[in-house]
Amino acid sequence: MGRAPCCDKANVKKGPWSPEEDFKLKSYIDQHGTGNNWIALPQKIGLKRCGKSCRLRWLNYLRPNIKHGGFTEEEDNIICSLYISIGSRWSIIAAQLPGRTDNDIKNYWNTRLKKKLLGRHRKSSSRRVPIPGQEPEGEDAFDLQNLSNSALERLQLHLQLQTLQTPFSLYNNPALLPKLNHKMIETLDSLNQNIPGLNISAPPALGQEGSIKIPFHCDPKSGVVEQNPILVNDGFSAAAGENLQTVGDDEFDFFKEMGGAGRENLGWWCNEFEVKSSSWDSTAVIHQSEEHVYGDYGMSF
DNA sequence: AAATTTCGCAACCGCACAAGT
DNA sequence: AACTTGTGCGGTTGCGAAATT
Repeated sequence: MGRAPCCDKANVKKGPWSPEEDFKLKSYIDQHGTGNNWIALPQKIGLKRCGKSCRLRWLNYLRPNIKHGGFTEEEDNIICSLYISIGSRWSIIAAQLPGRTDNDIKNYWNTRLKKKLLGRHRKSSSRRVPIPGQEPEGEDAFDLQNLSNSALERLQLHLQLQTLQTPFSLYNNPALLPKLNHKMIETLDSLNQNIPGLNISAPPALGQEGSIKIPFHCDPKSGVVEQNPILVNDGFSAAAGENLQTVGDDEFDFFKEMGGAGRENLGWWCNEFEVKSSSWDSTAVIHQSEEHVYGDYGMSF
């Protein structure tokens, strides 16, 4: 037996909010506040809505200073950086973007930014409903099952961004590699060896001059985001050892997640990972930064 | 011009967690 | 300690609009 529903589903209105409902909710909260009880609030106002629905409506649309659409390049960069660093923790990401809601950022990421970043061109709708007895096979099957695999997606993005940003590769110079790249390369080698037909290129340099500089550091556990205090004027001197912080395996949940990746998950990755087709016009903005900073997965160097 | 497909966004659902009892 | 209840979050869905055939 599951928990009781939060409201009487039969007597609750669903779907889009009318201007009258918006007005009722907004004027009540403006006058009385939420009262710290969303469940009771709709009854007080006389709205036939679930309390959760009221909360969502208020947080995403009615509260003051909400921005919709018109994401800037800077916001794109922040979202991308944080997504790669901490994954789909939209509330944390939204907290760094005043006026933006987690729902808005989530939608923006899923519908536009991800495609912009990965340069992925879908052959068909991800929302196509499989006809019984005609389930998709091969590439389509991987695709449908694994679009939401956050860990793989983040690794893909990471590789993609690195590829965009540097003409060199640290793969041939392990002495310069931070721990992240060792693990990444080990994983790639292992995957290439164990999966017939798979041949994923090693990632290019992290921290090299010209490589992407993510200006934020996020503690994977606490979600605290702050500007990285360690400035890197050129990637070589920093990567050579000084200021290199390592993270324990238990802190590094990204590859822990990767450890659970199965054959089918990799299908999405290797089939759609096309370095040559990559395009992200936000890169120029990153290049413009004079403060070359790199922070990723709670690691700074 | 009509039909079909794809896209974008608002909203819902269910789970996890925290606080209260 | 166990249970209940409210809140917050991320994933997913439904549907209208736009684009394509």
